[in-house]
Amino acid sequence: MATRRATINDVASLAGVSIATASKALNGRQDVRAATRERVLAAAAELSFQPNALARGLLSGQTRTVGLLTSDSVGRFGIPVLLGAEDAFGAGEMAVLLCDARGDAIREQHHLRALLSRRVDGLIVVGESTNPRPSVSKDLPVPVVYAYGPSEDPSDVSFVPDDVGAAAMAVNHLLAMGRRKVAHLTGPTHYKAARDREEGLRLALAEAGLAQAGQTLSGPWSQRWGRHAAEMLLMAEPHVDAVFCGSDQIAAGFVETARERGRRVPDDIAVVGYDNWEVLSTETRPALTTVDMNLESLGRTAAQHLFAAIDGKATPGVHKMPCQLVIRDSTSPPGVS
Amino acid sequence: MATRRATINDVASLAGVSIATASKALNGRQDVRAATRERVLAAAAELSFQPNALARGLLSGQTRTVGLLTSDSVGRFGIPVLLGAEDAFGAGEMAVLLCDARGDAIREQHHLRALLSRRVDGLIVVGESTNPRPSVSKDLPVPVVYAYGPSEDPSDVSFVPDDVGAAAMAVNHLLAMGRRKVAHLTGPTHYKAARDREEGLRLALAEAGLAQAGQTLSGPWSQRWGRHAAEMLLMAEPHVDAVFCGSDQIAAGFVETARERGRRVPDDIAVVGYDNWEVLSTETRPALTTVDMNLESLGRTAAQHLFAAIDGKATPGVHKMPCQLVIRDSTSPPGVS
DNA sequence: CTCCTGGACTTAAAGGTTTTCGGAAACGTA
DNA sequence: TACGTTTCCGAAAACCTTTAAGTCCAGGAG
Repeated sequence: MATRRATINDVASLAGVSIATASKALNGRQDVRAATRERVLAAAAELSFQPNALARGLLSGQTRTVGLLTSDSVGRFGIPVLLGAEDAFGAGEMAVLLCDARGDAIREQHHLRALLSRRVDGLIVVGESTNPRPSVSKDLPVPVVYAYGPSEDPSDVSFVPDDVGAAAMAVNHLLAMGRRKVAHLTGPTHYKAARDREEGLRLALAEAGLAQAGQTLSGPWSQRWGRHAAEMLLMAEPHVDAVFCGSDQIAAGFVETARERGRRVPDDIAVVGYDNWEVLSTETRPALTTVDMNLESLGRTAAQHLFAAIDGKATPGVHKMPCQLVIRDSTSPPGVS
Repeated sequence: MATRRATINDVASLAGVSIATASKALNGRQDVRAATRERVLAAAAELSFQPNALARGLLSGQTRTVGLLTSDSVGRFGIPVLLGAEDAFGAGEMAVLLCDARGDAIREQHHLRALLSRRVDGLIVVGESTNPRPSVSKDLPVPVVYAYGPSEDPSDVSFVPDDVGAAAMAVNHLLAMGRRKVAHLTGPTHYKAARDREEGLRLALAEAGLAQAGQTLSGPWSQRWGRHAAEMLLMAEPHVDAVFCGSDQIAAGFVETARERGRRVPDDIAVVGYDNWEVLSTETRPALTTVDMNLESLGRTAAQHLFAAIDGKATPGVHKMPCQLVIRDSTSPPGVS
């Protein structure tokens, strides 16, 4: 713990060669006799030599490090994206510098400067919601990729879940199960996610030539709101046979209240949630059919794209990543799933 | 994006001074005339100069960067610890290199080497459970602090939640509410957390001269097990008036089944959970009284301790961090909370 | 006038690594 | 012997910043 770390100089002296030769031997380059290479490698092992990445980066201009800037990692959605990205980078021998701006713009600027000063090779910005956010990439000397929350600037590179397509897929599944009166409970309309999911519902119903059962009910993304909305919906539209919910929390609340009101799920009413938050979706009774946004995969893809952008060229624009419908008991008769 | 980044050399030329003077001006040191300093600062702003942290680190031997090594960040417990640590470091102008070993020992070694090669000033190791884990700090040239999951080596520095104390606090709360027949449902006994919490229960009951109601029931940390255990408990010990659960998931399952069996919570049976996982603890009906391990604060404390260890001296040993009892409706009569 | 002091600035070294280029030795050919 | 080629190795520059040491000059004291 106290001893100075070994440098390539120490290795070279111990092996009895120059530092140039030591470097070549350690990096597996030509122009070194096999016996000499062996001696150098032995010396390096003896001293447990670790090349100094700072010196290397200073010379090459590449740090093999990327910055991960999150606006609000407390949120449930940023974490899986972050893990996916970390996974992709780890596999590529890259290191990840994590910064959490906590939703504060000046803290974000501060972190940005710190990352640039550390000469990161690239940057991933993870949003807290799918609402577009101000671009950070004006005149930055490194490529930037946005994940989950896209940049407002369409010439930036962004990866977002395909909420519209996923919602349409969920509703089509309900229609395929023979349902015809589909209602919609969702979150606040100032969330683009809520608007997109409603849009997907609208498209799917229009294609099938059906009308929505009642009005879309918007409220907080909470189980409590799901229960409350259930009361309102069952009162206003007693004959509804399917409900598409904008989140698993809302769906869990709906299922609970529907059961208390004597409606059987899925026999009387089929329910689809959103997010596949497993503590809710697998523990409600019946377990929820729900949309999984594949966030970890989204993070991985964003990271891989950042690789590409660092090497050569990026493909700008907003890339919509496909989601996946996880079918459980809340839409299929028990025993079928 | 394409232009080479400005160095202090460029700043110096533009300001018409030597690089030494530029350096002194930028770092606010003495021996620079006010007018000269102003000229240098203007030049730096003009070129949007950012000092190269690599060169600085190479010279000073301090990178102002720490490694955060997590065994399994998918887990629910690592995340808050990580966030707390990131928070503390961010405030101190430190940067955090995030590595996720995904429970794989050789991947952990790999990350460890990468971090050392990047010359981190210190290391935080975040465990996936409170079970002691193999030490990583044998002959490491930097200080290491373990958070959540302690090191097996007692001469290392570890920060863990005080599960024994918290469990005793929870049980004392039940006793203070007049309960006398306290049962215990918890997770698998190969988790130290489960054993510690049972130990806390035992101590509190012994101090009050009471016997536990029935045997401790161990099973998975799941809501499903909570429901199943509830059936068993209510059959075996019909007169139980309080249940201390080893997790909120188990508590949520218990509450659900107890209500279906016609027991009122908290009137007939008071319930305490563990973890304060809000999606469960605030959404069960009634909302759960539960133990909050203050994980974010634990992470922050670990980070601050790492600071201290980097500067001067560390205080080795396992530090037990206090938890907090969050009192909600499941232990107090409705309307009181 | 000389000497000293201190302020303002510059020179040069150091930190660890990679890479380019040149040098030396060994060997084969004329 | 003279010369060209191959193989292996070393010297030195470069990356960017900080800092110790040195230079130069003006002004004050004697």
